[in-house]
Amino acid sequence: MKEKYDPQTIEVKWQTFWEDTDLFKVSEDPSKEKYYLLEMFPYPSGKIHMGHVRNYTIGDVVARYKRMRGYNVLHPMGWDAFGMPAENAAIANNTHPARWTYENIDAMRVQLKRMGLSYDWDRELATCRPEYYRWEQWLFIKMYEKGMAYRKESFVNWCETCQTVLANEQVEAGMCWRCGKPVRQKKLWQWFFRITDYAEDLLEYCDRLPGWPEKVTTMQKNWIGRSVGAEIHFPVEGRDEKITVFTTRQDTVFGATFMCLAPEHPLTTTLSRGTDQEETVAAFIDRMALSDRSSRAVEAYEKEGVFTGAYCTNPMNGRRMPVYTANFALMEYGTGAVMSVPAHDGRDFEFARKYDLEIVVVVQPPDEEPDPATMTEAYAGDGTMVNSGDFDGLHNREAMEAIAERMEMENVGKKTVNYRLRDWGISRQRYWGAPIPMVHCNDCGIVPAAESDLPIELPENAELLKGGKSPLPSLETFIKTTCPQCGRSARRETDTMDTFVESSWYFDRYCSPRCDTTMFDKGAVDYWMPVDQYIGGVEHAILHLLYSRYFTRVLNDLGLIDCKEPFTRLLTQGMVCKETAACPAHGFLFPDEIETSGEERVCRKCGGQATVGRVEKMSKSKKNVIDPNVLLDRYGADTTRLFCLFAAPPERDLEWSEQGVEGGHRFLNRVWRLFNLWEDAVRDVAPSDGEGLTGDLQDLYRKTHGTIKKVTTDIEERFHFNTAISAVMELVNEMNGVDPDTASREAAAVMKLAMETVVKLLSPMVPHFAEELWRAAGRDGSVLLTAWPGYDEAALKTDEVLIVVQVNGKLRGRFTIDADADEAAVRERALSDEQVRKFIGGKTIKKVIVVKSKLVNIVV
RNA sequence: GCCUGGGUGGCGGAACAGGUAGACGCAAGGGACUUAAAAUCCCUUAUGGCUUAGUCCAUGUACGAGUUCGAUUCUCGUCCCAGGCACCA
Repeated sequence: MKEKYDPQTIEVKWQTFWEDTDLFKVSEDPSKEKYYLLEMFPYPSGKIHMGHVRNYTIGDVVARYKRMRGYNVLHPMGWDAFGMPAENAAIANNTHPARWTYENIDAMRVQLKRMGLSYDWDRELATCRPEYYRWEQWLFIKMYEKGMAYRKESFVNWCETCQTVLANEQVEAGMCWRCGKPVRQKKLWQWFFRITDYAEDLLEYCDRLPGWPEKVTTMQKNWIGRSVGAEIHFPVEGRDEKITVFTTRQDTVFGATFMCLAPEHPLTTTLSRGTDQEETVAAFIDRMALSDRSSRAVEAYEKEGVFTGAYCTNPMNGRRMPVYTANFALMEYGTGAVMSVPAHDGRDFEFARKYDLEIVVVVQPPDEEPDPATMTEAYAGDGTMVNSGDFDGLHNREAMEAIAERMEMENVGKKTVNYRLRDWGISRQRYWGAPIPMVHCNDCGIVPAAESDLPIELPENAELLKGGKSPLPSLETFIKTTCPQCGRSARRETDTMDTFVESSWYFDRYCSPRCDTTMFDKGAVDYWMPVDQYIGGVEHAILHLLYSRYFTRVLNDLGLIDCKEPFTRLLTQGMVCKETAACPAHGFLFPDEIETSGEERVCRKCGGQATVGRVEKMSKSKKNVIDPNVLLDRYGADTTRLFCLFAAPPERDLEWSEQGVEGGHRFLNRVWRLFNLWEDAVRDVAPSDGEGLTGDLQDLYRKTHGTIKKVTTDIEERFHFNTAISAVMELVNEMNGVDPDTASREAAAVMKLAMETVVKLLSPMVPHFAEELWRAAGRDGSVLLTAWPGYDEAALKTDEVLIVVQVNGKLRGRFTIDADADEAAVRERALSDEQVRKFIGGKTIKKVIVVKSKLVNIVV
């Protein structure tokens, strides 16, 4: 082997070797147990960032490890290639989204290959290719036929800047998740997927995903937001109409004194028409539509509303209730109408006080009698029913049932379950997405495109418009078509699909990515699915993961796949963070814009003092980024990988440290030198089997087996690569204590075993390095094709064990003793310890606790 | 406000199932090698104390209680940090 560790040469060498020998190519093999390992595929932005590096390194370690354990490992990679950034970049740079995207993919593929990741590149896919989205369109039609996809006119989040609708999930605190501008409400015809049909099932299975972090399933549960209550119908006075509300507190129905409708509620306008409130209400509705969600979501937002001029009747006690429209009533939740019970709901109370509305107490707290005239806040707790007719005297929890039953009997309401989850709006008024395969015909209405016409290709000749508005509606060659039903001329749908649709089934497609006769080959998908281990960032805890679970159910219902949950185990890795730095004149600074001298940081641009800010997620805007390319050039892929694994356990945030990288690099160099030193001595020696070893060599032999055990369980059970690596470091430190110049043949045999062990244990983490050292240890072929080492439990046993002695729980002494010494002997020895006797003094011994092979605690 | 995590040396982090707190690495200090530097190797490094500088003593895992022979680990309360949801009827 070369004297000096030179990552650049060996990394290229082994990457070429792997590629030339098709080492990572896999196919279905019923004789082997499969393992499907998947990392979330990237958006092809043009460059990989440290988040990708970390994500894919973690995945690669698991993939390589499982392969050495004998599994048939599927480990694919592809591109989440549709989406707005491509359009924005295309407009800015006067290019085409397709060109921009494919160029980025090519650049990023090179980068990923430099990382030495064990992908089966033959399965690579890009979601923007017609061969891919063709099947998505096919599925859309199937869903449409089954009523799982439908069109409705609804209020949507509209971003003026991006000229498009946004899913609720893409609105963050009232702002567009992409551009950060306020989102307003607009009424449009939209395509939806009926995910709410699966709300209960998705929720229920949250508790049947033991391989998922609880944090994620909890977030999904909250997002689905199941609540149990009742639907109650309130007849409108003087009209043949009913206002239906959803409430979780039907026990308080006798205390409902007024009604609140969402401004968008259809009855808000209808009821006010012809009353003297008509204009006031219309003005209020207008104002609410204009006010963006951000101000409506602000904390302590002032509750306001106006009287609609209409009244409704409380079906339980006949009370005449004024109907208001109020800003806090949300059209998207429940029925868009709230029965207001000011005595027992904080919001209703606030509203009632403001507009001087009646307050009636119907649930009495255990030890006070609230007076509606003087009470200062609503009472939301439990108590005894009052002012509630026949139900007076009951506990309110009992009344909940009883009232629901009575309402059902009298046909004025019923028990029901409501979900916060709403149907998934997938329409996007954007160009760079998969076209929705529907046709608008003047005679037949809206009909699906003929299957033989698929894919409905996104026209590549479209001219992008400034501002991001879709060119499709004005592109005659695209919209002009014939109706698949009547054959007359018709128009194509111009909405494209949300990119989350593509990412909801790409993992299925990887099983048979080139299949051109069906969405996926049944045999392949049944062999590989579900994904055994999925790895990605927490930022997708709700959206992507919930949609993927939903899609899997749809595909299951359509008989296309057998599994119901797509991801058996999920690992959400933490973010990659770094300290920020800024200078008063230039704001945030990139790491290479800072000169470091001792504790001082100086801005290179102006020479001014730079201040170091808090550690935050790496982001371009904060400029606290490290370009993976620089690391690959300077240290190579193995060091980069090693640091990502060593600095923190995967689920935790990783703080970037230049010195930490150096440390990793130093470790690899140390191992390299060690192998160099021993290369000749171990060449013709067989690895030791431990027979007849004593002293230091026996210790090293034992340490070797102990390290195998430690690394295996750390990877297998917890993916704690940081502790796995530190265990190998300990072994290497111990190996460094053996002097090759005076070493016996026996010592060489023990060293040979240790060396081979180190190489194997490190091979999933630093694969190029390991391949090279495998040769240095006198072996042929690829270390990746060897079996993961086993350990001998018997070899871990020691003749003597260390016993610590405590007096009253405090450490006072220690001694080593024969491992199989009996309890009496251990106790004897502990009590005779000089230091221990000092602390016992003249006191009487109350109790002695002996923990085998560990400790003695003497209580006085 | 509600729901999840999480608070351990100068720093990243260890401690598997209640049993030696601080593995491993970084940084720092000291030394060796060198004409010198880099690289490398060795030693020290939680805090405080000392009539016995030790196989010493006290304190110490955010804070306060509790369970236990023994708590970083279990229970309750408080504070702080991060993430998610947020007028959800």
